Amino acid sequence: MTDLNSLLSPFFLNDKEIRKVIELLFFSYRDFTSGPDKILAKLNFGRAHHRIIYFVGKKNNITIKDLLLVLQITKQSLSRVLNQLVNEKFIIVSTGIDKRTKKLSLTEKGKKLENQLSTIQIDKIKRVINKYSEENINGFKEILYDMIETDNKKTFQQIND
Amino acid sequence: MTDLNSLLSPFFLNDKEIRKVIELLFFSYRDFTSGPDKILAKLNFGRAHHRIIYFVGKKNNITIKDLLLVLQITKQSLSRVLNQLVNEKFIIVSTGIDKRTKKLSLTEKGKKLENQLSTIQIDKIKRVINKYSEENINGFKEILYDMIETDNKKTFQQIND
DNA sequence: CTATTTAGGTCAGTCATATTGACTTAATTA
DNA sequence: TAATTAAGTCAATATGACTGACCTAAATAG
Repeated sequence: MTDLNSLLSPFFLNDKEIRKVIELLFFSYRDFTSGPDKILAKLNFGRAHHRIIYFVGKKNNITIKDLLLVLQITKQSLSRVLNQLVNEKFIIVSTGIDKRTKKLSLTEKGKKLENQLSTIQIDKIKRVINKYSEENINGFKEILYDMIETDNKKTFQQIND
Repeated sequence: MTDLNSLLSPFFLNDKEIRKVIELLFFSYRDFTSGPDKILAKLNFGRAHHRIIYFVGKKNNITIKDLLLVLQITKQSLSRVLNQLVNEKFIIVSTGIDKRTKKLSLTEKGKKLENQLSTIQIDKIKRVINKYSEENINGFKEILYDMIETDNKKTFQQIND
């Protein structure tokens, strides 16, 4: 199988090389989230809090329903974490025109934390990406985008409309 | 800040564009792990089991200590999951030359599962990567590598020596 | 205008993954 | 012989997720 594969595939498409990509994704993603994790831990928050803060920051006045679509967790899971963020005044809730809906947005305190967390990740990406050509950077983004499932590609487009 | 940033940075290094990279990493990594997750769930296993199986498969006869260095979890965390895999005969344990150490390796049953899980991820990467140039693929791998922290870069090199 | 659907919330129980801290045993090395 | 190392274990705790059942209020469809 490996022999056949190496006869048929160019070097960079060998199973052995593809496995390196699996590992690169694992190691890089872990290190990508470790920075914010440390700050969150001091506030007794976790990665779930970060994700909520990130996407509420991204889409001001997002509804619970839409937030759940992005996060792909159950409302019971969201509930506990979101309530903590509301109680501690990082997020403020208001009622939508459709009175069944709620709109979430960051308070000043929330924006400050969002900025603190995002800055770590933004700076890291900038530092790395700086060394590469526009061609390489675009390739990087396109490959990541292609790895997203169809339905979630739509979600990605929606939050970036 | 945003205005200043867009004056100083080329388009692809704008904060707004960098934020897309954050989201691409989040969405792509989630979808990358969801395939194996479904198979693991049927066996009452989780992602932690997958990681152990993957790295034991990668480094035959790896010791507990080295496995902990790769996974970066506590031995108490490893213990529960690894014992399940040993009890259900996916992994076999033997004693090292240094009799304090243990060597872990996959059984035939373990190899079969490893292959099943990895194939999903390998095929996904191949399917995506096929459309890109060798230049783009190498750029993709290099950017991911650069996102790994120094110490973990060493770990990555070690498991690929 | 009633019936249905939708948005959101809540209670209860469970599971997986991880942590810290304290302690033990056996083997190796200084 | 003393110190270090590899591995294991007990206990308590936190976080993030799940399923299932049920409720309320508002909007919409027939």
